[in-house]
This record gives sequence, C-alpha cells and structure tokens, in this order.
Amino acid sequence: MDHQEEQEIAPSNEGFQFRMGLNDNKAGMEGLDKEKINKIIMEATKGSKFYDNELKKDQQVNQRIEKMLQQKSQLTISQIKKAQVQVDKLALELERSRDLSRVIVHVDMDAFYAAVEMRDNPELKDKPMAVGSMSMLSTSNYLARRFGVRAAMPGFIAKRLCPNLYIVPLNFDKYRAVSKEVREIFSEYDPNFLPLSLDEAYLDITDHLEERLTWPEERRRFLVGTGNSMRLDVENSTAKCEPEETQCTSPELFEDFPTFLPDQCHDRSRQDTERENKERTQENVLVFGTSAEEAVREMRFRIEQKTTLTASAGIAPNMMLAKVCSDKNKPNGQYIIPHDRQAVTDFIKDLPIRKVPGIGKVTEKMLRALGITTCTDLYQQRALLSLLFSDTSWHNFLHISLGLGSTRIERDGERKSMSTERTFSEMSSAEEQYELCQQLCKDLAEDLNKEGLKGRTVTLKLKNIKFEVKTRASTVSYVVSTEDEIFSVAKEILKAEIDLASPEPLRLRLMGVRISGFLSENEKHQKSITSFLSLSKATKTKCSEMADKSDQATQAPAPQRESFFNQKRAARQQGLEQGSTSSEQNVKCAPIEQQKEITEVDQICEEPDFTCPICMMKQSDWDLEAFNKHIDQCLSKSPPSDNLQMTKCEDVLAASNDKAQKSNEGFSDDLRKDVHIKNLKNKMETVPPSDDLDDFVIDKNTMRAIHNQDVPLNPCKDEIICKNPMENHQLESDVGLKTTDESKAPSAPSSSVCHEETIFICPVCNIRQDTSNLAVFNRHVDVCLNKGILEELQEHNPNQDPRRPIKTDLRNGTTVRGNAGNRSTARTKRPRAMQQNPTSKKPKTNRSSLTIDAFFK
DNA sequence: CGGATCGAC
DNA sequence: CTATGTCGATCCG
Repeated sequence: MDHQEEQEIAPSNEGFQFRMGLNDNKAGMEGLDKEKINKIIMEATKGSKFYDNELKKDQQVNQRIEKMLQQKSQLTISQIKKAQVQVDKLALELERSRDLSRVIVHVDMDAFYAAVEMRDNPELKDKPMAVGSMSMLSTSNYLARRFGVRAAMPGFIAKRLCPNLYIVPLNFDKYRAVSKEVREIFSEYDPNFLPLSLDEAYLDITDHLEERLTWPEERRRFLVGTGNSMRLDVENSTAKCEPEETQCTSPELFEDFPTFLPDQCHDRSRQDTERENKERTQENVLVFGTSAEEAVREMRFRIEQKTTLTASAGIAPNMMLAKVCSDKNKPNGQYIIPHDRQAVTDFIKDLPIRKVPGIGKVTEKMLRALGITTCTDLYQQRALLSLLFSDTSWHNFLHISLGLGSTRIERDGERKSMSTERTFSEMSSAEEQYELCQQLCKDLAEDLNKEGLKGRTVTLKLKNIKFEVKTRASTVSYVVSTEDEIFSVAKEILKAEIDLASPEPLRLRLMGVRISGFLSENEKHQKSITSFLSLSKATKTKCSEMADKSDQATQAPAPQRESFFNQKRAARQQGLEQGSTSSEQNVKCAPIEQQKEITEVDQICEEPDFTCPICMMKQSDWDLEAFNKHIDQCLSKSPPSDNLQMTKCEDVLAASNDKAQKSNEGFSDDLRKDVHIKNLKNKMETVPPSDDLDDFVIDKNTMRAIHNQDVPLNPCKDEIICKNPMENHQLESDVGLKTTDESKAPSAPSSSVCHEETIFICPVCNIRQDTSNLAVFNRHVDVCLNKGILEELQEHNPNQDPRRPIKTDLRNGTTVRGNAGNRSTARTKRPRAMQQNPTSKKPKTNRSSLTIDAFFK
C-alpha cells in the first residue's frame, strides 16, 4: 500500500516485499518483472540511512511478534475455550444486529492526479509518468506502474526503474477544481456524501435508490459525449451535442481498459451485469436502470463525461465492504456485494486481511505470524485473538471477519489536532532550528486562526538524519493560538532537546509542530447546554457540585475526567484557596476562554478572576490575553513549587528527557565535527505520497473542507442509543458496587438530569424488562446470562431476519434497526453520557461494544 | 498526561 | 547525493 509496505524488509532477508499491482498481467507489454524491480530498488536503497532505520523498525516489529507468540504459547486450552464462549457470545450479538438495509458506495477516482495531468497534457498520454517530485511521488499512471513506479516512491528511485519516466509537479488547485466537479455529481446521489480525500468518497445511496424507482426513464437517460454529460430532460432532449466529440473524450489512461462508452462498455467484467447492460444504448443515448449497480454506473458515467476521468466504485451494505469492493475492479470498474448475508460471507471468505481498511503492514505481519492471512482465518482464530490483542483490536477483527462495518456515513467530528511539519536537508545549527521552529509556529498559528481554534498542548516533532523520530509534548494550563504563544512553548521544548544533545548539535532532517487539546465551539455549546440543565435542575445545588458535573459533561477543558493532570490541577487550586470552594477549572485555571460566552455555571460560581495562580498578583487592567502571557512568563521564571509542578514546562521536559535518555540514545549521540549549514529551502518538497493505486494526498485545505462541510452538523447524528442499563450493570461491577439488595441499588445516575425514561432491555435475551429498578434488572441479566450462554449459542439461527429490530430509540420511542454491527455506532451508550449531554457528539469511532465485552468477561 | 506506533491517504 | 505530510487512534507507561 504505502511506501513502507512495498519496502518492508522481510524478516528472513528475502528483501523487499513488493506488490505488483497490474504489472504482471500484460504479457509482452513494456515493463519490468517483479524480480528486476525488487533488485533495482534494493540497490538504490541498501546502505542508506533510511534503509537502516527501516531495518530497525522491522526488528521492533519482530520483537513484538515474538512476545506475542510467547504469550500464545502460555495459554491453556481451557483459557481458549472460555474465550471462545465469550467471543461467540459477542459474535452472536453482532450477527443478530447485522444491518443489510443500507446501500453504501465507495467511489475512487483512478490514478487521480496522474489522470488529471494526462488529460491536460496529451503528450503524456502514452508515456509512463508520475506526479510528484524527485524526492517523492504522489501517484503514477498505469503505464509507469508496469515499471514498478508507485505512489509514495521517491522520484529518483522511480527514475532508475523507468529512466523515461516523466515526473510532473503537483498542481493542487487543478485537482481541487476537478474534485469539486466530481463532488457535485456525488451530491446528487447522496447530498450527505462523505469525502475522504480529493478523489475518494463514501455515499449512502439508499434513499436515492428508493426515489429512483419512481423516476421516469427520462431522468435516467443521458447523452453520450457532450463535454458535460447532460441528463436528457424534456427540454434538452434535442440537445445539440456533436456526435463527433462523443468519441470518447476519455483519456487513454489505460490503453487496454476501455472507457465508459457504449460500444466498449464491458467492464472487464467480473460481474455479468456489467455486460448486459448496454444493449439499451441507442446511438449516443444511454439509459440506466434503477438498480444500485445501474445507479452507480450512471454516476461513474457522468463523472467521466464531465471530467474525462474514470472512477471505480464498490457497492456493499457497509463502508468497510464498499471500500474493499471499490478496489476489486479498478481501474474503471465497479463491484457489488448484494445485501444478502450469504453474499457477504462468500465475499469475505477468501479476502486477504490486508485488503481491509485498518489492517496495515504491521498488523498483517503479526497476524501472519499466527497463520492468519484471510478473513476466514481471522474468524477461526477469534478466540485466540481475543486473548492476544486489545479489546479494540479484536473487536475490530471480529467485525471484519463477520463482514461487518459502518452502515451509516458520518462526517468526522471536530478536529482534534492540527500540525505542520517540514523536511529539509540536514540542519544542525541551533539558531536555524529556532528560526525554523518559529516559522512553523507561525504557519500553524495562521492555520489555527483560520478555524478559530486554540489548544493547550503543543507537540514538537523532530526527526534526525538517521530517521529517528522523536516527539515531545507540553501541555499548558491555558490555550494558545498565536505564533508567539505557540513558539514560547515550542521553543522551550526545542531548547530542552538541544541542551540534552549538547555539546553535539541536533542534526535534523524534519521538524514539526502540532497543537491539540482544543477548546472548540461545540464545546462551548455543550457547556451552555449542560449548565442549563444543571441550573434548571437544582439551583440549590452547591456550586462545587455543579462545577463537577459541568466538568464531566463538557469533557473540557481537560478531556480526561479524572486524569492525573486534572487531579493535580484541582489540588493546586485548592491549595491556592482561590475564591469559593468551586474547583471550576475553566475560570481559574484556564481563563483563556476568550469568548464571552462564559457558561452560566461559571458566572454563577465566580466571576472571572485574573489573579495569577503562580505569583498571586492581580491586575485590574488585565485582559485575558495579557493575563495568559503573564502566566506564561511566570511559569517559565518562577522556581518550581509543589503546587505547580505539573504545569511547569521545565519539569515536564525534565521528566520526559530522562526517559528519552534511556530509550533514545541513538538519537543525538552521533559525534560530528563539521556543522553544515544549509539553505532551509533546499529540498523542502512537500509532496505527500499516495496509495499505490489511489492518490492519497489530502492537503490541509481539503482536510478543512471536509471538516467544515457545508452539511450542518447534526448534533444527534447517529445516536442510535439504547439506554440500556446493562451499562449500569457494568459500571457497578467495575467498582464493586453491585448489590443484590434492591434498596441499596444506586439510582440511575441519569435520573437527576436526564428527563427521559429509562428502558431496560436485557442484552442477553434481548427482551425488554418490565421494571424501572436497576437492581431488579441486573438480577435478571445475571440469571439470563448464567442460564444460557451455550444454550443460546445452539439456538442461534444464522438465518434469522437480519433486520430484526433489537434496539429501541428511547428518545422518540421509535424502533430502529439493530446496529451493533455498525462499528461506529454506539450501540450502548452510558446513561451517564446521555445525561451529561443529550446532544453530545459520539466519539468518532466506536467504543461501541466495549461495555458489552467487559460485560461478558 | 506523554511518547511511540500504526494506518490511511 | 536524494525516501512525505497530516491526522486520528491506540497502547503503554
């Protein structure tokens, strides 16, 4: 996939693994065979620092594998048997809630950047070419791929493989423009489509298909060959498009791969439907059917007509499968998995795990060490995997092996970090390094500003000339966003690193600055909601309690509820006996909230207080900014005090440096006498690589575009929530509160704030329990669980209606489809979370079944 | 929290 | 000579 994969050093010294893509299927074509390619690459690579580092990384992976195998060897049969029961229990649950009702499409432009460049420069059409630079390629055309020239390969190596290779520099504006055109088409099939990058998107066309059934044929009829394929609506059915041009304006991207024209429209067809379809074409009119395949074919046709570029697509009941499918008939093809359980399992059966998104080079290798290469293997070893991997990992594996994935397309939540980094030729002068650091901070500040973000954690990333990467972070008690603010933190980290290395200089090839720990708008929003709830609830509540609640609910400014950091900070504040008993941190500790919208809780608890927690000085004329600056200075000047340890940058650094010294000796111990000072700009190519088959680049603007999609964020977007008290059950067990005495049963924590009724659905028998008493319910679950794991497994009928509704959406009382199979859907949500924040955004990915699993354990 | 690592594009 | 950049997630300490 990525470069690393291709250059992976095999454990047994067999040299680079190499994926050939389409190289090997065209006998007699120009190109190189696998062995030659590998040989050339090896020659170009061996002995380089990069190669050494790859070897090292590879060995680390091997060690991990060894450790894992040793762990495996110590497992007993009974352990595995037990695990088997538990895993199958979950599998059963997942199977039961499999949702086949959605039609998800993954669309992927073929060799996007290269295709665009070829389109715009016909001279390139029949030549091997790549987009990128001498140091890094983003993508290559299919001709170049025959020579082993792939995305994420340095240009100079590509040149060795293919001396005639044309390398075209990136032209993002162009790609963006084309991307926009394509997205316009996407939006007609799913206005909520999810762009992944400039050339790739997920669509849920379920609704479109339903509507499409009612469409008259005219709406599915298209003219071939107008530069802009137009729908043959009544008014323009007499459209004056020149038949001449219709001669496939498609680029000859793939000589032997036909473009989408009536006469050659056989999709190299692994699927018959591809073939039959085009009898409907008469002259230069195409009519598409109403099926999913036809709709997608139509979409691809329109893309090609509009942009002269081809796309590939996958159609399946969930995102994971759709993505795998889109790769199957690439380029310029499509593949469908019908919404049929059997079809899914057939497809999954021999699927190599590496094809699955989320399974990368390392995971593949680890699993291979266990003899797992296909999804069938993955399923068979599920018990073992549950014992060797983390919960999240093996849950993921289980989903994959069952062919499950997200059935709902969601936009990502808010961004969690932002960064910028730069690669350059060796730099060892501290002065230059500070300068660069400042520049990075400046760039980052600009980006932050564009999105109005401010964060509390600054991370410095350094890569030395041996390719060793080191990151050092520092979290401060206030938010930073300007160049100066970021730099003041970053430079301290850099200083520490330079001091640590001295008298040797740092010999860097890359530096990056990242900021995270954002305090963002949504959060403010959440805050006001929760404070509203709290207030409406109990004005009599003591301030401190409310502050606590508010803190939990907003998850901010300190994301971890009970984190070490928070505790320290709370302690510190108490020690400072500032103002009231409130430990509300938002005001005291992070007065940084520059927005006026201080929450109501805040306001009630205390007024903004600009007393410096370090020197205790107070200035009436301080504004927030001045105040923050002051604290910053204070922190970097004042001697450490017990109370302040955790916020002191130096201390943090000292601690991390200790670690660094032990674990990272190699980083800076290289002794050099001569110091090269080079031009920073030298080789500061910023050429993101791309997938071997797909272009991958996401520039920052795109990322932002994705995050700021025009589509409004629906605060409740995927809350298919089962307010299932099983969660409570789980929580109690965790903290040992479980009680058999009903009277002692803790009332649901949500009772105070959440206005919704709690419905108890047993996770085992799936039957709603007619009680509102948690303890009663818990007893039922226990009984249910004990009486029948095996029994239930036997009863399990895999052919049951997968659409059987099993969850109840409590908020509106409607029944929703079971969705446990949806990896990113919170199938069970802690009531606490609900109560905290009814509109809270669900974490981007699935913690989904964590509780269930813990439950079963 | 901090740091390293993985995976994706 | 010459091997990316950005982001999210997770794991471990």
